[in-house]
Amino acid sequence: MKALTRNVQRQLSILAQCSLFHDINLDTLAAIAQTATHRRYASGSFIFHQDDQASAFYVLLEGNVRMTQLTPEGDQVIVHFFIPGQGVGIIAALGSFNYPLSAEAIDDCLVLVWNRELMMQIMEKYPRLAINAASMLANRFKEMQDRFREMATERVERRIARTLLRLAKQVGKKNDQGILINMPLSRRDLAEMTGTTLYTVSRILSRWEQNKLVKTGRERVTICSPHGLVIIAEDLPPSKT
Amino acid sequence: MKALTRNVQRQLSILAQCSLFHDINLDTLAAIAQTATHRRYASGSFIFHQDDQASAFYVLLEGNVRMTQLTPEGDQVIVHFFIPGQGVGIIAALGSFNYPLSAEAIDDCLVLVWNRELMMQIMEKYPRLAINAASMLANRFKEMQDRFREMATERVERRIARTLLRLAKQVGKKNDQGILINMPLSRRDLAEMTGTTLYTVSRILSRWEQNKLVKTGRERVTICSPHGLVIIAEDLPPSKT
DNA sequence: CCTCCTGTTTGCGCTGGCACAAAGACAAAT
DNA sequence: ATTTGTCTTTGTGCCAGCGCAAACAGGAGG
Repeated sequence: MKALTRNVQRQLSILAQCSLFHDINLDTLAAIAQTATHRRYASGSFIFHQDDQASAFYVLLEGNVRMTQLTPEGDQVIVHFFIPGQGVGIIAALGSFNYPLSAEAIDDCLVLVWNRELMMQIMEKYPRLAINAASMLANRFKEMQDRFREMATERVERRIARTLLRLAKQVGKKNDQGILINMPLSRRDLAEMTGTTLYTVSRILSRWEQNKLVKTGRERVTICSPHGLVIIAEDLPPSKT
Repeated sequence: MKALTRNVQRQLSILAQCSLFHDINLDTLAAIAQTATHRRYASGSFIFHQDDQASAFYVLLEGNVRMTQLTPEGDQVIVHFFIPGQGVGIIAALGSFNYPLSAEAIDDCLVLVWNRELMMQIMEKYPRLAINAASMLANRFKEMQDRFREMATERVERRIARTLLRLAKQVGKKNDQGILINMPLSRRDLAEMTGTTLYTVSRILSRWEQNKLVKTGRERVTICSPHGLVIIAEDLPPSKT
């Protein structure tokens, strides 16, 4: 029983950090959390599939989730990575359309789940929550817009550099080599994130490896010179060192 | 006085159709509307500029607004067109960051303006409004995501076809020639919407004009064969007619 | 009427990045 | 140890679309 309580406390502290629950007092938060159910997803399993009806509202507590979208032609695009504390599927739930993409657990994940209607009622009761949801959405919207602009105006190499830097910020882990991007990340994944082909990604990473900017392995990337990548990402003149 | 009242009534009816105020009863709506101020913008003037602090919340009553974003390198991207009834700048206001883009009146426009803090208070009082804002945002997010995927996977010709069809749905006006896109729309505008160059747009439109799919003039496009464009946009096999 | 300004067309050369193919490398399974 | 499957690298050919330049067109304003 003690252990359970400690667990609950830990979860509450994660939730409190989650921007969805920003400025919501702990008692209210605990009440809201009690209305949710827990669910675990094994690595590789899907939380929901593209075109499913959006009927639930998820908050990720542990693990990483990848959002992918499949086009009618069969091309896949990776739209977003989630880390703990973020809300998954809230856009479709709020917009009340079917999920436009699939959410896949790339680690073992623990999530909190609310039924969609239930969450709507909670929001009516605690407007702060709705405002927070809107402002989370606004932030993700801005990020999406930036990526759109990148895609429209920048060449592949810069987009890959930017993507790696973004990932490093999210899930980077320092070690003696540099910053390891701490998740399985194949050339194909990178290609699907940046709108290019795995061939081009492979070539560019090889070139970077020769220039000592990165170290790569099977589904692993370590950034050795973040500064060098920033120079590419921002298209600065190469320094003379 | 009578005239004014009629005006107010007309505005209320526009607001009532606006999805931000969906499911809000008329009395409440009138109360909310009273807290706003009106403002007019002449064609070509800016409602706000990129990097301004987001301090207001706009709803467009009349006219069209174009959102543009300027990259550090000086490339311009057109992100969105607004038509009456839509909320302008609400994303930055909700996310409480500076406007990431500029909003330009391309006609003479009439807008309602709320101060940001005021709107936050109103939302605390009428949670339905916050939920609506979130769900509007969700819808625009989905649209942005679709455009992102297009940009990542589709070639220029399809993107232009899609963009024209989208515009036709928003501001299309039937006439004897076909569907006129009823706003000034240069080749450069189309290029900045689809992430290509005005040269490529010009070439593709010329080809389409030869094939009787469209009629073009200076800053004008009329779609003569929507079906033909759909075939290009969806990459269907060309019909044998 | 001419002039200026902005938008449009078109030719031409060039190249970034795609497509396909083939082979090597590593991990897990048997 | 071998197989099998996935991930990665690399070579080659090729073309969609870019960049530039030059000419043309139509509207606004003198």
